[in-house]
Amino acid sequence: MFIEIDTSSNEPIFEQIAQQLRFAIASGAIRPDEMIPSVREMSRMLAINPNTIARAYRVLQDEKIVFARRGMGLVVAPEAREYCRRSRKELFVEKYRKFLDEAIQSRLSEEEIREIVDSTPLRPEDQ
Amino acid sequence: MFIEIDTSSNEPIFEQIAQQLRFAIASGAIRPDEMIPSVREMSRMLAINPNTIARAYRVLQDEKIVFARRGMGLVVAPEAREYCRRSRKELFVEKYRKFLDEAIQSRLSEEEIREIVDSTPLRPEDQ
Amino acid sequence: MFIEIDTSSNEPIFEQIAQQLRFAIASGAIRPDEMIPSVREMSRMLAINPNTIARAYRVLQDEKIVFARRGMGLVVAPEAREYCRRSRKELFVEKYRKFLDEAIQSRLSEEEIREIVDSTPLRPEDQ
Amino acid sequence: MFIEIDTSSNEPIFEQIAQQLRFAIASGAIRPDEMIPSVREMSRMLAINPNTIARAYRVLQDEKIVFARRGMGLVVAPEAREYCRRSRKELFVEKYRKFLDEAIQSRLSEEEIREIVDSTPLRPEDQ
DNA sequence: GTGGTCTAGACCACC
DNA sequence: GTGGTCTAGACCACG
Repeated sequence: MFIEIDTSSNEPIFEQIAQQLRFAIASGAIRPDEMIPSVREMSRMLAINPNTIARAYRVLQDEKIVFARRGMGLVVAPEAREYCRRSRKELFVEKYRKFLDEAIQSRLSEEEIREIVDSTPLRPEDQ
Repeated sequence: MFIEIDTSSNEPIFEQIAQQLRFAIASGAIRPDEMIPSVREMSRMLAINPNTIARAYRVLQDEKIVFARRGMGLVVAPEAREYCRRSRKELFVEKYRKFLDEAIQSRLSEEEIREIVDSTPLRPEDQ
Repeated sequence: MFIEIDTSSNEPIFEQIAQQLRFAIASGAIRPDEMIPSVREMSRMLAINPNTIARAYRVLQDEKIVFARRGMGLVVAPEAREYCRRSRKELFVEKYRKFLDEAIQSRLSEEEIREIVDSTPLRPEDQ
Repeated sequence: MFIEIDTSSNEPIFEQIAQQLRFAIASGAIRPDEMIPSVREMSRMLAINPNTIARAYRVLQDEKIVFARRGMGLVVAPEAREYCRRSRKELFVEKYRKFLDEAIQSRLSEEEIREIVDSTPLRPEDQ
């Protein structure tokens, strides 16, 4: 599976799992109507307690990204891809907005902020 | 005082206080050799538990941004302004780097990321 | 067949099937001495696991609504229609009683409850 | 406390707790800006595992009925009362609608349904 | 003291 | 096999 957990991150494990599944759906790696790995399977794959997996899945169910088919497992909702794409976009717009707001609130000048943004390459290894 | 606390933010209160003091020093609003308000005073002003203020001050002391002058209270260190300016810059470089890394890890394309950055104005109200 | 299953409802599938058969008998759509579809047939028609169909049928057998006739399959019992009519009535009396009890327990006033009941038309599209 | 748990109900305990708190807020028994009992306190009062209480509280936080003040506890949101009143009303409108739909779908005649509704007193002990 | 996360293990109904 | 709930107990950061 394409999910990687950083157990020492501040980000809760259940949230990392939910987020990566959202991204996987947004990018088409998991498609609508497909099932996601069962709680127990995912638990084995990631070596994470099943309760934690279940909690991640509950979050996705609450967002209606995924729904339960009784006794069968969890299925990606038909509209989930569009929803995940949109919310991913919004998430990063919001993150960038927050970054700017904090920079302004820290009394960095506009020039200094522009310089930071302009001099940082998209990919870290680039110069 | 120019400090504003959001008691229901995820950012710890002591960290909000320390950060805003660092920024105030970086921008020159508080200058080297000036005193910062006493724990009690700050506690009253912000309506925040004195322990929390004390913890914020401890953090700043550990960073040698402020130091105790006997019988006087806490004073901003001579080199603090430069230090705060530099670390503020580094902080935001790092924040921006993290933003980009997360966007890439979410499988957003480079074009999409560029679009977000380019279409967001520095100041929220501008378009 | 006139049975419709919602595989992602909270109502167990076997219970949905049993209930709809009871109602079909109560209303005369299936009459005493008639056979109900075999497990396999029903399983194919509804695209539901045969075990689940079998369980629904077991429930109906336990209630003596239907009984096995050797080599023939399951047959609706002679007294089943009356029984289903009566229990259907009781079921809905009980459901309505439960609705009222919950509304009272939620501290809705009697006026508010009356208003809900009075302003809701029997058929959804009516106003 | 005015909360009562039926541990043998099908309704999950955490949902019973969340629901009764919503109702308590809707009816004004708990007011905006007040704190709700701490997880540990509620756990002691109801003799329910703290995790279960925490889950109930998490549900309410997700609905923004209640929010955390760091290190302090959970506070009822300012708009919560109106929100709870409205959603309580909607909940019971919907429950009644569902009752009617099921009754119709069971092929009860309109007369039979009306009779059930008309002959059932609001309070059980009344005749 | 507060809430939050995580693990471990039990038990349930359903398919 | 599936998900869901609950208990118990540990650990953490925050105030």
